[in-house]
Parts: sequence; C-alpha cells; structure tokens
Amino acid sequence: MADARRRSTPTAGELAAWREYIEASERIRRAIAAGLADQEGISPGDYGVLLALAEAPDRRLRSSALADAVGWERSRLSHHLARMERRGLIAREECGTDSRGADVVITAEGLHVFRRSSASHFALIRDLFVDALTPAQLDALQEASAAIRTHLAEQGAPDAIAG
Amino acid sequence: MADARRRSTPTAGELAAWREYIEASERIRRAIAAGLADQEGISPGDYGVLLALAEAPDRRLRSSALADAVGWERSRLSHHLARMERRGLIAREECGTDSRGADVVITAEGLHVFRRSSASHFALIRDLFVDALTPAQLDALQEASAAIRTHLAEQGAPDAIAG
DNA sequence: CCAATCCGATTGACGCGTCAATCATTCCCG
DNA sequence: CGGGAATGATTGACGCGTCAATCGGATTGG
Repeated sequence: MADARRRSTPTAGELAAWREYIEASERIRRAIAAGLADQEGISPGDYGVLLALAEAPDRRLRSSALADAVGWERSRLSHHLARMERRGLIAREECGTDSRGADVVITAEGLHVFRRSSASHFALIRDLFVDALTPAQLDALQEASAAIRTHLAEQGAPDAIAG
Repeated sequence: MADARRRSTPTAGELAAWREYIEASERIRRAIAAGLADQEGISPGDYGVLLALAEAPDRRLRSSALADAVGWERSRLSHHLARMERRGLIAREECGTDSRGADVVITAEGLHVFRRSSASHFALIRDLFVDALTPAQLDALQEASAAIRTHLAEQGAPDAIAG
C-alpha cells in the first residue's frame, strides 16, 4: 500500500487505546440508538434522513442527492427508504426531468416525527456524550476524530470524504 | 448538577463534535471490518471470538463465559456462533458438569485463521488508526473514551460495565 | 418424588448494511 | 433514427444485532 515495508505492530498501549476507543464508540452508538428507538420509535438513520429532507428546498431530494447528504451508499439508502416508506415517513414521487429515479419527499407524518424527535435526539447527545466529557476532552475528541477522518480519506477510501 | 445550563440543548459546537466523533468512529469501524474481510475473510466479531477462545484455558469456554469475555449479549453470541460453526471456525461440545449448555471450542481451522489474521488485524489498526494520530491525540482519545464508558456505565445501562 | 421455577442457551422475526447483479431510462455515436 | 454505453436507482442474498419468546436441563420446596 504505502511506501513502507513491514513496520512494527502497535504497542500494547496503542492497542489498549484502540480497544477503549472502539468499545466506547460502539456503546454510545447503541445507547443513543436505543434511546431514540425507545422514546421516538425511530433509528439514528431515520433521523438523519428526515433531517436532510426537512432541510432540503421543497423538502424533496433526488435519491442520489439524499445519499450524498447523509453520506451513505446508494443501496443502503434504497433499502432504508423502502422501510421508511412502509412506515409512512417518506414517499417517492415521479420526477419530471428524469424518470430514471424518483424524488424522495418527507410526508406530513415524517415531518411531525422529525420535529418531535429532535428534542430527544439533542437530550440524548447531551446526557450521554457531552455531559460525559470536559470541554477540553470534547475538543480533543473532535480534533482526533477529524484527524482520523482525514487520514481515512487519504489512505483508505477516497470516497469517504462525505459532505 | 447544580448548573441549570446543563439542561439546555447542546451548542452548535458540541453538536459538531458529536457528529465528527460518531462519523469518524463508524467510518474507521467499517474500514477495519472491510480490510479484515478482504484480507482474511473474517469479521471483527469473528476475530474477537477467536481471540477469546485461543486465550482461554484448554481453548474452550462456556457460552456465557465467552459472552462475558467479548462483552456481548447472549443471543448475539448464539447467532454469531451458529455462523462460525457453519464455517468450521468453532464447534460446540457437550459439557460434563451441566448439560444445559455446551462448551464452545476453537477448531484447528479456527486457530489457524486466528493466527493468520492477527498480523492483518494489527496492521490495519496501525495503518488506519494509530498512524492517523499523534501520541498526544491517541492519549486524549483513550482518556475521553474511558470517560464516555464510565459515564455510560453510571448513567445509561448499569449492565454496560462489561469486561 | 414431583411440580414449580430458575437458569443457560437457542430461536424467530425483523431492522440494518454490504456486495453484486439487475432494471429502466437517458445519452451518445454512427 | 437505432443500438450500445452510461447513469440513477432498486433488488436479492446474506451477514450482523436486538428483542421477545421459547426450550430443556437443573434446583428446590412440599
């Protein structure tokens, strides 16, 4: 891959940091998801889609624009939209200019759910994430996360730049 | 707790930190999983199970002990073991002392896969995670992650203490 | 000894995510 | 025009994760 040949394996400390990091991130992800499911009956993915649509001009987006907005692969979005459509949160409508794909629109119900959910969403982030950290830790976390994303975009997947 | 402002919604900066954090963690998780799948044909979950079994006395564990070791729910482990058994990585054997459940053992094939995978696993962690960060960032990340875990254990799920 | 119960573990249903394959429409070149 | 290739999007298969229900052996109280 890179220039280097075989380099050293991570130290015990580095491995411990990795484990702590990945463990914490999965736990908080699950906790937020569980809280959102419990309080509002939606998943973080649902929330992201509703947010993107609610903020879009005319509250409608082409599938691919929506995929870019939430940073997902097409097929993932397609599956997710199918589930959300089944629940009445979004709908697909013919698009005048190019009938290869449909516009995705948020329903009245979807908009209602989105507005109701925002408070829960914010409260969960505050209670489980922000309140867990000092301001300095929060900054450090953001900085390190940005470094990881940049590094992944350079090293790993060129498409991972998202947004 | 006395601070009333703590009840307000997260600030824009706090939200941005959250988004950066969760985005980075999901991306790196996927990248590691993809690399491991690509190079060794296993998932991080497979690796964790194989590791726990390889390190266990006699290379065997009761299901519940294994669940504790990897920090998973029972049913998740049960499903995962079914898939791993199908692939010949582990096997279930009768347990002498209590035949309600079986011992989980690692097969020769599983042990082989585990040993082969370790190098890839370490290299991926080094390339995608450790190399992305300065030593100070790594430390800060570990510390913040630990704070999140502690906080979740206190606030969220009392059972989340895991391992 | 036998029922009630507890406990270890599995199962089924269903949502979620990825990959590869597929459709349908539009674009483009002859 | 007509017949590909490119593009927008969906589908199917399958692994993964959670919840609720269940199963069967172990315990225990009468």
